[in-house]
Amino acid sequence: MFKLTSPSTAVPGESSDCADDLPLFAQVQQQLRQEILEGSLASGQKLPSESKLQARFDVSRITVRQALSALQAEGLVETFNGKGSFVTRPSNAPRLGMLTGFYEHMRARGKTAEGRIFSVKAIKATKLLAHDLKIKAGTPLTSISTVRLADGEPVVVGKLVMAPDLATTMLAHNLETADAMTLLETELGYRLESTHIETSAVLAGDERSRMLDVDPGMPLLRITFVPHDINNTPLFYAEMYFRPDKFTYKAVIRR
Amino acid sequence: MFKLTSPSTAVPGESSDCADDLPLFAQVQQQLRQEILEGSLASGQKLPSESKLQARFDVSRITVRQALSALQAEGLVETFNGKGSFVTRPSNAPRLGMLTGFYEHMRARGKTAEGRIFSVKAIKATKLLAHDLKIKAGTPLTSISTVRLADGEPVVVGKLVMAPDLATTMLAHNLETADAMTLLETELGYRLESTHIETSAVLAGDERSRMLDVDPGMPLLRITFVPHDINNTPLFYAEMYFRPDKFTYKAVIRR
DNA sequence: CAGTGGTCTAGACCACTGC
DNA sequence: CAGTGGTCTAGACCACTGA
Repeated sequence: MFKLTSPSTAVPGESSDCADDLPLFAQVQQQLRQEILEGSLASGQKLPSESKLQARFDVSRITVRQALSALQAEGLVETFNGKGSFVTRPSNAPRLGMLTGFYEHMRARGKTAEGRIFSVKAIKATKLLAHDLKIKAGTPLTSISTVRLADGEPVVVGKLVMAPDLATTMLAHNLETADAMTLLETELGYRLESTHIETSAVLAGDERSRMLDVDPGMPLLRITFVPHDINNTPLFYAEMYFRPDKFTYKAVIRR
Repeated sequence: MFKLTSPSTAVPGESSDCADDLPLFAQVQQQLRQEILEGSLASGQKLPSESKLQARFDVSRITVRQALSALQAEGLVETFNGKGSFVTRPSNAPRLGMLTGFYEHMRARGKTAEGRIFSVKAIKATKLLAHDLKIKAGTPLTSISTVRLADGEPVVVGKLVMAPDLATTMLAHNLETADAMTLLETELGYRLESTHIETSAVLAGDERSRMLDVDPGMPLLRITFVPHDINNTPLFYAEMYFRPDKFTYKAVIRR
């Protein structure tokens, strides 16, 4: 993986091992990204210095920097002058789009926030769920129904639908005191790339009005979330109904 | 604006004219950005080639490329191999966050879409408006009330509030057949950097139920938009009420 | 102080575009 | 073919960090 100054003796990216046709910096980037996502480079850990990387990949420093800068654009690393480059902690990664989750939202307003799980069911993917989660209809899934309370009052009801093994993992953590998305990022090490959101408005109706302790004729804000990881794989489907008098959803959308 | 190879004879960014303490590439970037936003470089126009820019600013090619790449990250230019760099047409700039507006949404579904303006009023900024638009309370504003129809049925009612001169400009264009945000980008040449969104749910009530031809007890999706330009200046405040049976709002949010 | 990233230069070859 | 951007190199000085 080197290149001579004399005219065309070696083409870029031919050498001992990895001989892709990718540009050099992209190969470096790919290798580092893989190590980060696999976990060989853990969250918060310092990357080797640019000169180390230069030696390791046998490329110029500019090429190393190009790779690092691409990784920075991806949100996988952040660099500090005089200190080094570090693997971003997913939870610290800039939330470009959305407000933080329900719990942070409420706590930021000085309210107590708690969640309760009142049912966990095994279901099979409907056509709609199959489409949103990019799986086959009929695939076994787990559906978790929750209520969330602020200052003791119910504010949100909804359900989370996901693969059974992910459900097991999440239930083993503190799903009652943390957002599903926050949990994914902080505890489980997932890296969210994007979230698909759909909003609408519905009447509370009988069942939800009981759970939220409101009049059946009250309008509720309905939002579905489908977070996708860095490989664009949908992680779960969430369908939430908010009391609009207690919660409004805010977001900043770029460009 | 040059630098010698011999040890420390000139510091970066000292020379005839613009002697900021900014890095060189940032100065080039700033200068080009200003020309784009001012309009001396029009939308879609080809930028000078890298070698021309190199000569013009008397910097190395890498520095020029660094500036261009920063502008690309800002969404102001796009470059094509073998062709050159071009000022992006705002309407072609990638919509990272949001779905396209109401009209495109409806037309993509094969429905006719039209808008009607039924009142234009001069008002003064309330405290809330003043906060959202970053102006002083009491500042004169113009409020435009609209209805939008899909296949002849009313689907959205709402109002747009903005500075009187912007309102005059927008009313001179085809506000009845295009979204305010699309209009800003395509016709007026504004560059949107981000949009603040807030969603909630409300009952239609008497006035809105008449305008939308629905039952007063129907829930409506309420969304407010405040688009900000590249200098983070709020451009207008929009408050829209959607019939949820005719329209759901979708967005993809990054990271 | 040594180590690290931030910026900059001159010069080179390549791939793509369009004449 | 000439022009343009895409990639790469070696070498240099600077500012910041932390022992």
